[in-house]
Amino acid sequence: MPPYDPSAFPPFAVTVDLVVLTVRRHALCTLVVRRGEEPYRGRWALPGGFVREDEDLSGAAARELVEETGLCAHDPAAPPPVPSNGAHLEQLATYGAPDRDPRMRVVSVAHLALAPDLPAPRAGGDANSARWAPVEELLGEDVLAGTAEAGTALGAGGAEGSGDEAGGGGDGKEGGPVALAFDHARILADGVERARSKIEYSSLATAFCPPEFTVGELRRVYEAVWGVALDPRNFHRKVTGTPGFLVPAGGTTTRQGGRPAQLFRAGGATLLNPPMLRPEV
Amino acid sequence: MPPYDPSAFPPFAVTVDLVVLTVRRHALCTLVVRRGEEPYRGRWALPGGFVREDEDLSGAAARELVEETGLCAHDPAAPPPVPSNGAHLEQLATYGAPDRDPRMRVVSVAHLALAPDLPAPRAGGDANSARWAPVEELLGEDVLAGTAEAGTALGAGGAEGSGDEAGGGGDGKEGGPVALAFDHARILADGVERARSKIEYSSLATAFCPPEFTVGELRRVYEAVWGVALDPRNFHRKVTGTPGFLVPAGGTTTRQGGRPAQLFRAGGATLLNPPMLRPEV
DNA sequence: GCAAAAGTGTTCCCTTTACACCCATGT
DNA sequence: ACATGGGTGTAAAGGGAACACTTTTGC
Repeated sequence: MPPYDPSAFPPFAVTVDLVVLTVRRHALCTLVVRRGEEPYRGRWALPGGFVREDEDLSGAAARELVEETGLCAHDPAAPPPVPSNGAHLEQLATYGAPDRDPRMRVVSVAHLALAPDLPAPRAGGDANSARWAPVEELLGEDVLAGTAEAGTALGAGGAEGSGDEAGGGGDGKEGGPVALAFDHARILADGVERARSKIEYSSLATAFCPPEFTVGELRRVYEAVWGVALDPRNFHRKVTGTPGFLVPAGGTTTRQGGRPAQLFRAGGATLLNPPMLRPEV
Repeated sequence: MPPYDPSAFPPFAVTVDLVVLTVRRHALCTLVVRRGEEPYRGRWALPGGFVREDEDLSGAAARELVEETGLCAHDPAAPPPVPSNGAHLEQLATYGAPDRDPRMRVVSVAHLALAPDLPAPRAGGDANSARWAPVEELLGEDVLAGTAEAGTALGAGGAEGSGDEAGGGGDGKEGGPVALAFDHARILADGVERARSKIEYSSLATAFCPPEFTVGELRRVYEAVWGVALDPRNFHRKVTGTPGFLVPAGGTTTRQGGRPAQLFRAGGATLLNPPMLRPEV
C-alpha cells in the first residue's frame, strides 16, 4: 500500500443513487426524476446526491430517500436513531467507471429501497419532475418473464388497470423505451435483479406491502416482481406455513372483492427456509 | 440534485480492499499484509490501495490482486482484455463511515477474490509481511459451524494435517485472535459470508480448486468453507448429476490415497439449479 | 488382508405441484 | 343466481438424507 500522502491520491466525488422500487397497478415501478441540468438535461435519472462530509453512506441514502419520497427507511445495518416506517434500504453496488460522468470523476454508491405503494412522488418542490415509471418501460424488458403467456398475467397488458394515469405514460421527450441518464439503466437493472432474487429467500416482499395486507396482495407482489403467475392455493399454503413469515393481524378485508381475506403483518423472520421457488423459464 | 460545482462537494479518497480467500490444509484462509505505517502500524490488514485517476473499480481490484498474489483474475463483468487463470473476482460492498480512517475521508470499495491454493504469498518484496491467515483466527469464529461436532470434521483440529507450517501460526504481536486494522474485520466477515452463500447456488466453489480436481477435493472445499461434514456419496451424486457443473477431464488421480478418482474440470454452468444445500445448525 | 477413498443402489420422507372442491362476500 | 377471490384436501412426482454395499488403490 502506498503511503497516505494527501496529494498522492486523486480526489473523487462520491454520490449515492437510489433504486426505489414499488408495485403499482400490478407492475414493478421505480422512482425517476427529470434532470434540470446538463449533461442529460431533460432526461430521466435515478434520484441521488452527494455524500456530505460528516455522513456515512447509508445515512446519505436514507436522507435522499426522505427528501425524495418522505419515506423513513429501515436499514438493518444502521444505528437505532433511524426510524422505520416499513421501507427497506440496503446498499446495492458501487459504480465508478472513469467516464461515467463527463464532468469529473464520480463514484456512486447505489442503494436499493423497497417501498409500499405511495400516493404520489413529491420531488423537491416540482411535481411533474418525478414519477413512478414501470421498469419494463425503462429497461425494454421483452424478456421480463420469458414467454408471452406470462405477460397476460400482469402488467399494463392485463385486464385490471389499463386506464392511463395523469402525467404517467406520455412523458414528453423520447418515444418508445425511455433512456435513463448516465449508467442508470445498468444500476436499475442490477437493483431489479437483486430484488427479484432476494424475495426468493427472504421475507423482503412484505416491504412492498402496507403494514397490514392479505395473502393475495402478497402474492400479487411476487407476481409483479417476477413477472409470472403463481397458483393462489399453493402460495397461500406456502406463506402461511413458513414459520415467522406472516402473523395474523386479527381483522379481515374485502377490498379485493370476493370472500373476505385474513389480514396479516410481516413476522419476525427475515430468512425464508425453505425459500419461495421462482418458476422456471 | 444540487448543481455540480467542483467546490461544492467534499473530496474523497477512493480505495479498493481485497478479501482474497483460499482453502489451505482444509481451512478457509485469507490474505493479510502487515502494515508498515501509522495508524495500525504492525497490524495485519487486507491488501488494497488507491484507485488511480484513469482506472475503473474492477480494474483497480484486478491490478491489486496481481500485485499481491500474481493471480490474473476473471471478473465476469470486466472487458475481454483481462486474462483469466481461474481466480474469481467480484465487487463485495463499499465502506465509507466518516471515521473509518482517522486521517482523511476514505471510501473503500471492497472486492472478493476466490483463488486456488497458492504456493506462498508474494508481498511487495517483503516475504514475511504477507501471509494466509485462517479466517477462524481473524474472526474468532467459535460459531463457525455452530456445534463442536462439526469442528472435528475439518480445520486444524482434524486428523489430516496438524503439522504446523513455517511462518504460519506464531505471528508475533498479538496473542489470541488477531485484530485486523480499520474496519477490515467487518469487511472480511462480509466477504466470508458472501462466499459461503454464493457456493450454494453457483459453481463458484470450483474457483478454489486447481484446473483439474476430483469430486472429493471439491467436497473438501465445501466442507472447509461451510465448516460442516458432508456425506461423500450424496455429494458425489449431486455434483455429477447437476448438468454443466463438472465435465470429465479424462484422467484419474490417486493423490488422496484410496481408489483412484476421476478428474474433472469446471463446466460452463455458473448457476446451480437446484442449489447445493448447506446443512442446518 | 486391511485401511482408505471412490462410487452405486435403494429406501424413506418431505416438499412441491396440480387440481378438485368448498366458503363467503358483492351485485 | 352467479361471479370473484379466499381457503382446504388430496394424490402424484421429484429430490434430499441416510446408509448398505461394491470397487480400486497403497501398505
